[in-house]
Amino acid sequence: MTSKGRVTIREVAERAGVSMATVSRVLSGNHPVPASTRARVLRAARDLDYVANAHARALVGGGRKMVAVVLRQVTSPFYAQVAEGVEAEAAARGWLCLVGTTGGDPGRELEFVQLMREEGARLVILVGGVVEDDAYRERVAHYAQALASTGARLVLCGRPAPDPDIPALVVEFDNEAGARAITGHLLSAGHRRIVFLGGLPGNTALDARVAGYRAALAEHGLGPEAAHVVDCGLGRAAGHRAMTELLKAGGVPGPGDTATPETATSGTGTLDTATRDAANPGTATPDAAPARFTAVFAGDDMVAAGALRAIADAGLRVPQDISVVGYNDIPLAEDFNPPLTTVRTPAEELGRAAVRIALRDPEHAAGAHHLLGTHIVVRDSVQPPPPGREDGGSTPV
Amino acid sequence: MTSKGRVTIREVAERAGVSMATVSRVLSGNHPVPASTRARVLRAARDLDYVANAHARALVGGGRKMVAVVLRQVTSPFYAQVAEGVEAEAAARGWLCLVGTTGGDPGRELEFVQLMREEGARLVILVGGVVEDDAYRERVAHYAQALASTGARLVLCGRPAPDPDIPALVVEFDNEAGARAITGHLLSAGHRRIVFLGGLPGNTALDARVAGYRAALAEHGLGPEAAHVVDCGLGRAAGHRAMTELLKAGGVPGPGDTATPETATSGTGTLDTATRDAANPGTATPDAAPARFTAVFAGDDMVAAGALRAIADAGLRVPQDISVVGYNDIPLAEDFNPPLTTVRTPAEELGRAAVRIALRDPEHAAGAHHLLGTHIVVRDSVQPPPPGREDGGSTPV
DNA sequence: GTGAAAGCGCTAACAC
DNA sequence: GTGTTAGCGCTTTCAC
Repeated sequence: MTSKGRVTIREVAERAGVSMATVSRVLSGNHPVPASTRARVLRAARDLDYVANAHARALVGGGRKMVAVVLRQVTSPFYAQVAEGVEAEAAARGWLCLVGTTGGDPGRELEFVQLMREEGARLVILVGGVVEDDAYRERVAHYAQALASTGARLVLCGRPAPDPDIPALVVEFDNEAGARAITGHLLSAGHRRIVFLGGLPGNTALDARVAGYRAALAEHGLGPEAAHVVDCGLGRAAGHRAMTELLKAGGVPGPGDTATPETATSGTGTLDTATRDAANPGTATPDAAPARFTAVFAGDDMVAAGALRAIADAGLRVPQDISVVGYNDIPLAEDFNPPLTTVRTPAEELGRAAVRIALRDPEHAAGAHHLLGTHIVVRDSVQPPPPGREDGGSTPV
Repeated sequence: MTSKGRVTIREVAERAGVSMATVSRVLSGNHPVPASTRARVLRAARDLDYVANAHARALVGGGRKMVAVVLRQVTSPFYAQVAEGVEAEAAARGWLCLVGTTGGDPGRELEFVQLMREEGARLVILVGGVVEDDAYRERVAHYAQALASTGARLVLCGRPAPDPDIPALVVEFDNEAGARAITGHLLSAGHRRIVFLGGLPGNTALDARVAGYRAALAEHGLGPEAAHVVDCGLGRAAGHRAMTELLKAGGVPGPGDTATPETATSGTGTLDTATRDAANPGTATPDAAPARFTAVFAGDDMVAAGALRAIADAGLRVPQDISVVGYNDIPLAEDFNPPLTTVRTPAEELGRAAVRIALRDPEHAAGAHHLLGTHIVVRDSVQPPPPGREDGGSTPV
């Protein structure tokens, strides 16, 4: 208290009139100690407001069990839920949970993983889709190997293992199945012209959703030219921007074709989105008005939020004029206008599962791949397409 | 690599053919070392994939600068933003940020603060309103004193300091001013019967908002009987439940009084909300139908989300039949139906400010009290009350 | 410029 | 039962 710096075990020992070893034994509680001495020591510790030095403890072996979660950002509702799941499961087991954010920068990710190695984290959980290039594979292989060499484990949530032999556990949602199901929902409602908004070429999660979307289209007997994916990336702003451009380009007619698209000024502004058409992939032609569409499949709920706003701004109604679905079922998706039909990915469970599986049987876990199921939640943003537009009016505007 | 456990400085020294001290000097970079040896050491470290042991380093003095944020939960958009602000500001200064959640349990809060003391956090930031009772005051006084005794600092975000002499910095929003402003906005639109939904007696943040609400009412010449606060607490579910009960109790008539309230069944179900009426405080009478109201001031945006849904479920429209405002302006508030008029509390800035101020001048900061401003953001959930109901139709239904 | 040695606070053998 | 002692991996005087 009065002394400078932290109270140490030595001071407690002096006050209690015992040796440091005895104090340690009492505090750890792993060694039989007579009640009388025990009480004296505890009393002294409390009087001095003693707290153990976690670093000294860690140094000598009994370090705190710590799990680190690495996210792009905490303000994303989806990521926040995953983090909460990890936190909850870790706390339940008496582990400490550390959250790090990267803002999507691989450099910061690497830095953080390094940090966690220094801090002695036993479990490092990397969350979120990524573009899977050689740099990524190399980076992750290094993490896994480095972590494994000191007995720590790596788990990949929603991103692929670079190599099945790498000592990493992967836990993710079946994005393709979820996307196929929700696309099927749209198709069953009668929609034939559905655009996928929010592609991010190379990103494994989005690519899987696009694949599911394409598969559903094919299952319903539609040719590959029926697919339209707008690679605008994720986020509310991206969704809003891309949807606005799409509407401006005449992608969808207003009620009774009242929404006249500006013919000459299409492609105005800084349009960093590209329309990937299955018929001619690679030739991104943002200026070419896509065929009319009656429904939008947003890459995630935030994109859907932006799209919804853009549609409303254009004077169109959802779902009467155009149907919209999202992905993830974030907590506020039911408060959108209209309440959003989307696919529920149990994010918190993803986080819980990650730590549960990794901690269950460490040895067996390495290299394992767990797929979590998803399901559609139907709300009010889907309706059959307006009469006369079932086929989307495939003639250009 | 091949050896068991972590690579230590000793192995690097051996490989580089120098002493441990030299390796340390090169790695710390605080001591002049010839380029040649330097290179050899660096090379050896890289070859071995050496990472320093943060605990050993911390033990000897040069511990990593670490800030800990303690929140109720990360999935709350508001708290997530605060955390992001703290994280960002900390990262910018090379500090490590650790996020802990308590679920609102004081026990877990105490546990976590203890943990942070053990880990040697230099800055502990407690976020969010609390009920300010003696237990709270004692607890926080202890945190502050304990942290201060080892040179660490405590900052309180959105909660009061138990005592001006306690070595804690407090940074918060001016809740009363914000509430007064938004209530004034409602009053200016012509509303006279406004209910405050989401009181939480004892909670400092909510109490301040209620105070602001009352002050605005008084400023507009309304007597204290004009205030109606429903103490349902925060959260979407609470808002939904309380609003549903309010509507059922005949608090607001439908368009042309079409919404017939169930007269006999009012007060059904488990109603843990209590209506605090300024005229007779303390006598919570949930069964007594409050006077009709034309507007709702929700304690925060999540409560507003629940209220909005309840209103829609009752077949009423916002803002035509009833106006609603929220608090905090969470990222998705503009996607509500209708887009929500609310008061913007720059949450991320709160987090940033907390670390910035605490780190700026440590000595001067202790005991300081910083108030951050807020402002109204007007969207579409407010409109003058329906004709003929400007005074709320003070006769009971 | 570089090495040897003394701890940081704690736990875990080993004594007694 | 309890005290003594030897480190855990690192930084940092203090010599050379």
